[in-house]
Amino acid sequence: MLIATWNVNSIRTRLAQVMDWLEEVKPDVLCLQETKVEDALFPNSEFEQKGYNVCFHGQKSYNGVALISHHPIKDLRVGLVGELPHSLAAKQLSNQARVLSALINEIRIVNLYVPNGSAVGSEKYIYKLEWLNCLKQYINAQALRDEPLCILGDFNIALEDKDIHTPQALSGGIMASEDERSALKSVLGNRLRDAFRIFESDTNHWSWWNYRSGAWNRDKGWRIDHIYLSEELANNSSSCEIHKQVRGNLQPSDHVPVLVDINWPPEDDQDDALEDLFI
DNA sequence: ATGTCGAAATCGTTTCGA
Repeated sequence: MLIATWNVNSIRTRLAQVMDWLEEVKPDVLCLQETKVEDALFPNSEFEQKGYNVCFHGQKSYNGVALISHHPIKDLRVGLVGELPHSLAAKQLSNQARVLSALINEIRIVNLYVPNGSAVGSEKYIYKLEWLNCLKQYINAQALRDEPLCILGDFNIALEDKDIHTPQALSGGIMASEDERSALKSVLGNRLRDAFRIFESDTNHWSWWNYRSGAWNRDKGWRIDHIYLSEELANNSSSCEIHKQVRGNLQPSDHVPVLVDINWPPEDDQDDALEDLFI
């Protein structure tokens, strides 16, 4: 089962590129962030004509998340509300469209657009840390459901120095501060594994290149788009790839897709199902 | 040179967010 995440920086501007990529890669599930469109204007029919199910949660101009899936999308949950105690849900922060979760092929998929945070110490930075604290409680509540868990999206955090092109200059700044890193580690606990790091431990693998300063031409990137898997999914994953070439498109997003391949349901289960047929 | 994008309002240039 192929599951992908892609911050497209406007689904309407990027639609043709997304359709081309879907046609080429044929993922089972694609999670989008920064769709930047209110729900009434989401181009869902383009996807539906190609046989995909589509769910979206957006707002005008900013943020916005969507699920594109060949499998049925079940038990959709919008925002962090629904897993949080009411007081925290109310605090969960001015109705920004950043979270969409669903049960797809028996996997709980949580699609996230984590706040950017602007600058360390700013109002938006405080918001980011509070939001991550809400997310931690959401994930803790989710974990009690005992579903295989895949949490993915634009985290706007480089967990380690090797996830940044120039750590000596950037470590400690926005997306690489100790507070952000410990907040994300606290969300993950010891239950969730970074799918990319199961297969690759080296630096120089990026998922985002700033539009400014010729970052792409100089390959000055960050790895801030992640896929986290609970144990049974991690144990059955066979690859995790960053589709770097997409950043070379005309009018690209500043982010590229990240894709995990999971043997799911596991072979054992399939064998059991097969045996059942012949009993 | 925080050097570029994308969306929206202030509509054709500026602002905000990233």
